Amino acid sequence: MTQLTHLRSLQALELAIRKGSLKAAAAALSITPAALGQRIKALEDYLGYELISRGRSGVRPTSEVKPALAHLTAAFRELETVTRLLDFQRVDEIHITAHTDWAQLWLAPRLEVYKQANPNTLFCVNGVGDVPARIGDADCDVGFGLSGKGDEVDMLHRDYLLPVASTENAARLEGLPHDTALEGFPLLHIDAYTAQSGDIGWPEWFQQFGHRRTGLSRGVRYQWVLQAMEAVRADAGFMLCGLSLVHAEVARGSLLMPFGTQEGCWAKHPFEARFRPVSLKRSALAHFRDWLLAEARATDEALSRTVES
Amino acid sequence: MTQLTHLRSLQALELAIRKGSLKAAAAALSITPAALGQRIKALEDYLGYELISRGRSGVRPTSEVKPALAHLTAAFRELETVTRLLDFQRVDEIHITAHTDWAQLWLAPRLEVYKQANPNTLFCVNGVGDVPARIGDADCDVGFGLSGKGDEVDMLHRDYLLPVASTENAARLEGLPHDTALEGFPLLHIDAYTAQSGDIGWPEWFQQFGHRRTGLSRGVRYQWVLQAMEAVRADAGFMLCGLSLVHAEVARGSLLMPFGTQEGCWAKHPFEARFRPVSLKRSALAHFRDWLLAEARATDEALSRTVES
DNA sequence: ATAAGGATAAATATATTCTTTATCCTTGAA
DNA sequence: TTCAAGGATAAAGAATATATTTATCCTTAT
Repeated sequence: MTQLTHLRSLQALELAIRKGSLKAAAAALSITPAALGQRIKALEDYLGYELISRGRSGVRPTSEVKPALAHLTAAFRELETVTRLLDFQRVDEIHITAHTDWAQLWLAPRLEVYKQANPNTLFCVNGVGDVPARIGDADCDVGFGLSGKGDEVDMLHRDYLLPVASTENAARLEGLPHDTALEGFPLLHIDAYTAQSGDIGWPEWFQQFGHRRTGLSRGVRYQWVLQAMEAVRADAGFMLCGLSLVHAEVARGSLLMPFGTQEGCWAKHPFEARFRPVSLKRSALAHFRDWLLAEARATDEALSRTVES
Repeated sequence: MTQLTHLRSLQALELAIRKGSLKAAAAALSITPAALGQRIKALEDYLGYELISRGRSGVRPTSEVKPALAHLTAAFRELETVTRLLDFQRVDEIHITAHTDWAQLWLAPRLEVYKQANPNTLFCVNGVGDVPARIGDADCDVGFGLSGKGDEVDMLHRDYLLPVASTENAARLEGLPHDTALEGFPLLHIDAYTAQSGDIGWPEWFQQFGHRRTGLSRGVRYQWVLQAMEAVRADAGFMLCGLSLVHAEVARGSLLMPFGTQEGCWAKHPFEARFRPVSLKRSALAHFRDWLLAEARATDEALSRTVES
């Protein structure tokens, strides 16, 4: 009835011998060399003899372990097969389906930071990313009005809709009469955005803030904010969109809010996230969710501050 | 670069499936069923799906684990081979060489209690016990005057030498003149005892306490106290020996101290234990040493109380 | 000489892992 | 149906184990 203990020590031992150095073995386990050394040492203390001889450049097995080495590596090869079959990798993957504009303009830049801090986590957002899409439901859906569909929904942030323009075009408004200022400038329309969110488009904006011009619904139509934004940058015209999506550009000064924050309005619905409960059991997911909610809260506060000022 | 984590969970899983119940698997690992359940649950939460279906009488693998099962059992079979080759069993063995009388009369009864509390620990005392003797040094030596031989020596307890007799023989001394009381009674000599400890024998005792009789060095000679003690019990005569070795008998009243504790003297040397430093790294050894020293201290105190009263 | 790479020690902080206790559920017997 | 037995689980606190950090030592290249 010999007890099979010190499994992690055996794993450390096998890796250290295979890699030839504690440092390399530690890296493979994403821990520090000191920790790995302690693991091996724990087993050595337990057994009362040395398992590896620490040398000039790395480590080598002592004569006592050599007879066991083949079995040791075989065991861990088998276990690696097990992890493949049990789909351990899946654990570090996060699959997201999200509102395209939000994903491209709000999530993407923040996700880069997150991935830097969590290099083991692999993402697949709307089918593209570090790993190929998987069949079945995503771990997380982001969009508008998900509440109806079921259970737990997390509120992210509410957007603020207002016109934005390039510095060039904004400057051209100088000195023009306020209510007809936009006469003659092209309006860029984003179909999907308002259709999905139920929010205002140019016609509603003109009506709400007492502006006038002809051909309110004329102008180029874009499917996604990102495309419209590039057009705006190229001085193609004025765009009406959520501030959170262009916040970075505005803060950087590469896009302007020609009518200030006065002439805009809060979005009808906030962005919402729905996480699959079963996915949330995975710590990587729970961790991501905590981060996402915190980022959204920060955005909410940043927007409020901007709009109030 | 899939991480091989949750090794203990995998071990628990394999055992649970092989044994068919959490309880049995837990017993095999000497932990509670609750703990084993937690191990498996941790992996289930990590992966996000169930690994075993808990049923009426025990557990069975879910369809997800079945493909991995063969590899899982193979892995742990290999690891068990490794433990055999690395001699994990040795860890729970304690090899002792000790002064025979002390081992038989002081250690043996106490060891029974220790083994009850630590059933995993196997002993080999002076070559006999739960496991066969091993080549090489013992983990622990007990005897007199080990200090000279080297490094760390633990003092156990100092003995108190005095005459003991059966109730029968003690009673026969009633009314006899004190200094010649033993005239005519057989004296039992224990050769090895005094030779090893350098302590007093009958001749020295007679001289020291002013007793007289003829044929001081005559009488039966025994190699070990245990043998002499049986003779004493059979009313064969008077024995001079360490109180710690017969303390239980005296306390129980089956042996008496016919001259009280006045006419005796402390042993020249205390019993000492020397543990191999390398062995002490093994927790079972360290635990045993703590216990041994505590027991010896208790004996020391018990002897002092008895002698003082 | 003097870095550079690697291993280790000590101390602290953090996590995991276990036990305990009580409850729930299923099964088989009265 | 009711009850008791066997097994699994939940919750909480206690006990361990495990990791990071920082500084130091040692060997080998430059």
